[in-house]
Amino acid sequence: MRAGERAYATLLDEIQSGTLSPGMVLGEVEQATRLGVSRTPLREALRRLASDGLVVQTSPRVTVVAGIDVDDIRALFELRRALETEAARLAAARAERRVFAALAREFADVDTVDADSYYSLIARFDAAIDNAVDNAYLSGALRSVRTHLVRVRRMARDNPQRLTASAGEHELIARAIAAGEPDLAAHATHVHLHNAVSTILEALTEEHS
Amino acid sequence: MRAGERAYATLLDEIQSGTLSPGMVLGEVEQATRLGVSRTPLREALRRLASDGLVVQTSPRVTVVAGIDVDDIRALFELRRALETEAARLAAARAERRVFAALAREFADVDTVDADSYYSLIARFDAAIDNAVDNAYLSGALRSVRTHLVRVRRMARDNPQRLTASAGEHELIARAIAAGEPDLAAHATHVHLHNAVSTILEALTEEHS
DNA sequence: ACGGCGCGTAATGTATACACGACGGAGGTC
DNA sequence: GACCTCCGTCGTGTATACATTACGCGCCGT
Repeated sequence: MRAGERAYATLLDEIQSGTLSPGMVLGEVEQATRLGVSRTPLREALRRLASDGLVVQTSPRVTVVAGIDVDDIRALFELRRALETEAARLAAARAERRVFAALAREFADVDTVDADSYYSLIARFDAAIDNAVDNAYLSGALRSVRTHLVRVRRMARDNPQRLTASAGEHELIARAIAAGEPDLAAHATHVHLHNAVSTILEALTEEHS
Repeated sequence: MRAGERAYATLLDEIQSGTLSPGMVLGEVEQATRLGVSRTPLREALRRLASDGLVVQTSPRVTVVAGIDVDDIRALFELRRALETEAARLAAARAERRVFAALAREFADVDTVDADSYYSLIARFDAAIDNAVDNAYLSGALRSVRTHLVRVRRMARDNPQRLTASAGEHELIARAIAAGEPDLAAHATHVHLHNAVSTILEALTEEHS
C-alpha cells in the first residue's frame, strides 16, 4: 500500500476512534515522523482529511482535528435525511427484492445487544442500498456522511434499547424496499433518522448537564 | 496564490469548459510543465480532481479526464433532486423573506436570453439558498453537484425558450421560499429539476441521431 | 508460431533540500 | 515601564533528486 494511503487510513481511524481528539494540532513534521512516512505523502493525507472535513486549518500554519458540536450533528442529519430518504425511495424501485427480504429477516432476528455486530449488519445494509441505487454520485455523498457519522456514534454511545428500536425500524425499511414501495421506504427512513438524531441529541444534552 | 491551487483552478476550468476533453490523458510531467508548476503541487491538483470525480485513474499509471454519459446525467440529477428539494424546504423555513422576494422579482424580470447573465443570476440564487440553509454539509454536497453540472450544461446548450421557462420555475421557487412554504418550495424544485433534466436528455438524444 | 518470462524504460511514489513567510522573544527607545 | 521593532526560529510550500513499480518489447522455449 502506498505511504500516503496508509497515512490517510491511520489518521482517519485515529480521528474516528477519538485517539486524536478535536482541537489536537497535526503538524506535518510531527505526524510524518510518528507515522513513519515523509512529509510528501503525509501532506496528501492531511489534504484529503481536510477535504473530508475531518480536520480544519485554523490558521495558515496550523491544522487541527475538527470538532463536532450539536449544530453539526443537526446539520449532518439534515443532509443524511435528504440522501437516505431518496436512496431508500430509489432502492425500492430498483432493488432485487430477495436481498432486502433477507436483510429484513436479519434485522428481525437481532436480539443480542452487541453494538459491533449490529453496526456491521448496518454496514451491509448500507452496501446493499448503494448497490441497489446504482448511483455513484449519491453513493459518494453517502460515503462522506457515513465518515462523519462514525464520530457522532462514538460521541453518543447508543443504549441497548435504542439499538433494538433501530433494528425494528430498519426491518420496516428493508421490508418496504423488498415490497417495492418507494413512499413507505422513504417515510420509514425519515422516521428512523428522526428517532436516531433525537436519541443522540438527548444523550448529549444529558451528558452536558 | 499557491501553485497547487492555481493548477487545480486551471485544470478545473479547462475540464469544465471542455478545453480538456473526456478521455484525454493527464501526465504529471506533461501538465506540470505546461502549467509552469512542479510535480508536487500538480499531483495535489490531480488528486483533488480525482476526488471530485472529474478525472479518473484508468490504470495505476494513467489519469484521464472523466467522461459524462446519459446515465451519469440521470444519476447526477437524482442526487441533485435529493439535495435541492431538501435545501429549498429548509430555506423556506429559515430564509430572510426579503432576499428571496427580491430574487423572485429578478427572475420575473428576466427577458434577455443571455445565458451567461442568467447563469450568474442562478449562481446568486444558489448562494442565497446556501446562506439560508446554513448547513456546511449540505452546501458541500451541493458544491460537488454544481461542479459536475457545469459540464452537463455545456454538453446540452440550453435553448432560449428553456431558459425562459426555467426563470419562471425559479420565480415560483423563490416566491415559495419568501412565503415560508416548505412543501411548495420543495415540490416546485422537484418540478423544475424534472423539466431541466428532461430537456437536457432530449437535447442529447436528438444530437446523437 | 504462440505464449511466457525477463529486462529495459518511463512514469509515478517518496524523500529531502531549499525558500519564504509568520510568529515569538528580546532589546531598544520613548 | 510599556510598546514597537527587528531578528531568529519554526513550519509549511515548492522543487528536485532518488526509489520503485508497472508496462512493453524482445527473446527463448515449447
